[in-house]
Amino acid sequence: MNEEQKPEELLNEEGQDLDEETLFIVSQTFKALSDPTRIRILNYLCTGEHAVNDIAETLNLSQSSVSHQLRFLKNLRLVKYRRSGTTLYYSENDYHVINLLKQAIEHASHH
Amino acid sequence: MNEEQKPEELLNEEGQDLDEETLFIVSQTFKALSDPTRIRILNYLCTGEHAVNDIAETLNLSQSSVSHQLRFLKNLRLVKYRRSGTTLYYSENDYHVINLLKQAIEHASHH
DNA sequence: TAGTTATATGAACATATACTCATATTATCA
DNA sequence: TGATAATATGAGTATATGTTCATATAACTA
Repeated sequence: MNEEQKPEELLNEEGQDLDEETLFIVSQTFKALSDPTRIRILNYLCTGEHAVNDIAETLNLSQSSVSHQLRFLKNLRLVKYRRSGTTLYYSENDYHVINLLKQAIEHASHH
Repeated sequence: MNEEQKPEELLNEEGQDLDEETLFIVSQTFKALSDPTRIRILNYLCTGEHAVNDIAETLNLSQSSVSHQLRFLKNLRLVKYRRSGTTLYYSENDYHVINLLKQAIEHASHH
C-alpha cells in the first residue's frame, strides 16, 4: 500500500469529479444565490433588463446596496449591463445559473 | 394612485412569485451548497451512506468539522442518518437539492 | 460497572459578509 | 464650464460563518 497520500482530485463512482477549481466555481455560484437580496435582484432581472435605481425602488433597497450586489454578480458574470446615457441597464447573463434559481424557487414555493 | 405600499409578495411576469418564506427557503438551500466542505460531503454522500469518521478521513477533514456540518445539513433535512451501534451512517435526503448540486458540478467542470 | 469507540457539542477565534454613509465617478445638458 | 442625474466605490460596522480545541454524550463490550 502507498503511504497516506492526498490526491488533488477525488473521484467517486456516482458523484462527479471534484477538482479544486470546480469546487471553487460551484461554491461561488451557490454563494451568489445564497443571499436574499441577490436572489430578489436576479429574480427581478428575469423579467428583463432594469436600471439600478429601478431595481432599488422596486425591491425597496438602497442604491448603494444594489450597486454593491450588482458588482458582486457582475464579477461572477451572472449579470451584464448596457449603457444608455448615464443609465446602466442590467440583465441576466448566465442562463444556467438562472435555471438553477428558478428550479429552487419552483421547488421551495410548494412549502 | 395608491400611496407607496410594500406588498409582501412581489409578482413578476416571467419570474416566479417570491414571498418571504420562499425567499428564506431558497437562500438557506443555496447557503448549504455554498461551502466547499459541505459540497464535498454531499458529493461524497452521492456514492452511498457513510459514517462520520469515514467522511472525515476520506475528505481529510476533522471529525468535529464534519459533525458540525452534518448537523447543519440535517437541520435543513438535506441528509438523514441510520444508527448501527455507535456508528451513524449518513446519507442524502433531498433528491432535488442533490440534483441542483450535480447540475452545478456538471456545468462548472467544463471550465 | 469501567473502558472503549463513535459522534455531538459549546466556547473561542479569525475571517467573511452585507449593509449604511459619505463621497467619487461618469455622462448629459444648459 | 457648471450643474444635474445615475451609478460606483471605500471605509466603517455589526453580524454571520467555519474551524479548532476540549469535553460531553451515547452505545457497545469485557
